[in-house]
Amino acid sequence: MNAPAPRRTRIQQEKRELILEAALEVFSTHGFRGSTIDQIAEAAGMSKPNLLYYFRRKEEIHETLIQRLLDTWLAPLRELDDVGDPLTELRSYIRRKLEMARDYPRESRLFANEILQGAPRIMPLLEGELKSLVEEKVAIIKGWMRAGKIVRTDPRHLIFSIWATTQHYADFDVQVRAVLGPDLGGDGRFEDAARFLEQLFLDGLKPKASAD
Amino acid sequence: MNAPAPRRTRIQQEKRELILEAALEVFSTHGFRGSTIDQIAEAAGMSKPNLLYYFRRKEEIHETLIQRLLDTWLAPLRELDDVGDPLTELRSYIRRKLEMARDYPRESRLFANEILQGAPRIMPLLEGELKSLVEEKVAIIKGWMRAGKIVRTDPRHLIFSIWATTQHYADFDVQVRAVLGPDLGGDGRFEDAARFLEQLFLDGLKPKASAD
DNA sequence: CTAACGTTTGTCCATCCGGTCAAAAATTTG
DNA sequence: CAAATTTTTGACCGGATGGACAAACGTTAG
Repeated sequence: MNAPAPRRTRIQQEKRELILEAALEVFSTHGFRGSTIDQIAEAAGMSKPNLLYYFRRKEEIHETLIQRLLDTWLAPLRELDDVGDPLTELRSYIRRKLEMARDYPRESRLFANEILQGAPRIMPLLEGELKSLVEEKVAIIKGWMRAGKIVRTDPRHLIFSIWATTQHYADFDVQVRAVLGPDLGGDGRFEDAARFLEQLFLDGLKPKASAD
Repeated sequence: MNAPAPRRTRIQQEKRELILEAALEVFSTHGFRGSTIDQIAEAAGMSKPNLLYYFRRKEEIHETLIQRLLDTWLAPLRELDDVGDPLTELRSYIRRKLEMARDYPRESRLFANEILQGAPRIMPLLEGELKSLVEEKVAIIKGWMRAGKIVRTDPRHLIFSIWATTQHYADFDVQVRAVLGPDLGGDGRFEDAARFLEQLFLDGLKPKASAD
């Protein structure tokens, strides 16, 4: 499917990496159109023509970035399987997704930017790879429901809600920090979020009629 | 705080409205920098200089749009009060937010774009008006928890999770529809989402030890 | 009708931006 | 070292874009 990776010198490897790192920073905060090659070049500490020596077009950088992103992005969902206890399994999925939001917020925002604008570059992937991956996991979740291990509900919207709540802490980070303020908005906010989400997804808000 | 609204002729009112409508469409899908005045002008059915007669700068359109947005955007949260039953109150808040995602997806995306890019234009508002509104509602929610009406949990993250899950259906609509496919991705998806979210927030995923 | 005022448009400009190119500088190879 | 190859840069180009402006057009009031 893909053309064979062209041979590259050591310098090319390193510089391309440097550029991608810089581009991730820039693209994730300004979007594709909002970012300029000059910005990226400056962030990577090189001149524009020099950057264009390593990537011939602005789009080429973006595409490379998106392609890489998707592999790591879907890894947590791929790992979801039905070997362990369903609730434990879901809990770790939520935790892994939240860790990704904490550790790779730029990737999350890059992805969010892409989707927000109608996913012009990755639509086929959403309808193909992503959809079938989701269907695969939906089957697992349905199994858990049939076995009475988790409540019967809509498995697809369950997945959406996990995506939404976890990615929120990357994509809307500014808002989260603004609302939490300096006291609560520090590094501890991800642990608070993890505790909350675990409780929400496991028990919901309704108080137990009989104490646990 | 604001300058008095300048007097405007009937034509000015109408044309400005037309421009804002067109600009909402364009800005919400391409972001601020990704949108051109020409695009907006064409969508509004007028020439660029004509548009600039009504709004002197591109930013002026965007600011006006954002200002309006915020009023309607926060309305559902403002309405949250402790007159009724807490769970009912939360349920209608979720429902109202989901309806907004369904009926005003462009506003949601405009807001998301702004936050994603670091909220350069509305930071003060987030730290001021939004934060204090949230604090006010946090107090109410804490009251409910003390009264044992809802489970004890983090009220701020509870609010975040409602924002995240509902806005997801506007901001990530393309992805949602791609994953659901043509069968499930039709107009019914919002009702499915409403049902799911209600169940999630009320009962969570853990199956009841004793049947209801 | 006409003066005054509001609206619309064609034209133009300066800047930005993606991308090219040839030549210089650095590095590798023999 | 010297030739070959790779990397870097300054200068440049063409098109897009935000915005200015004056002239034309339309409308309304006297």
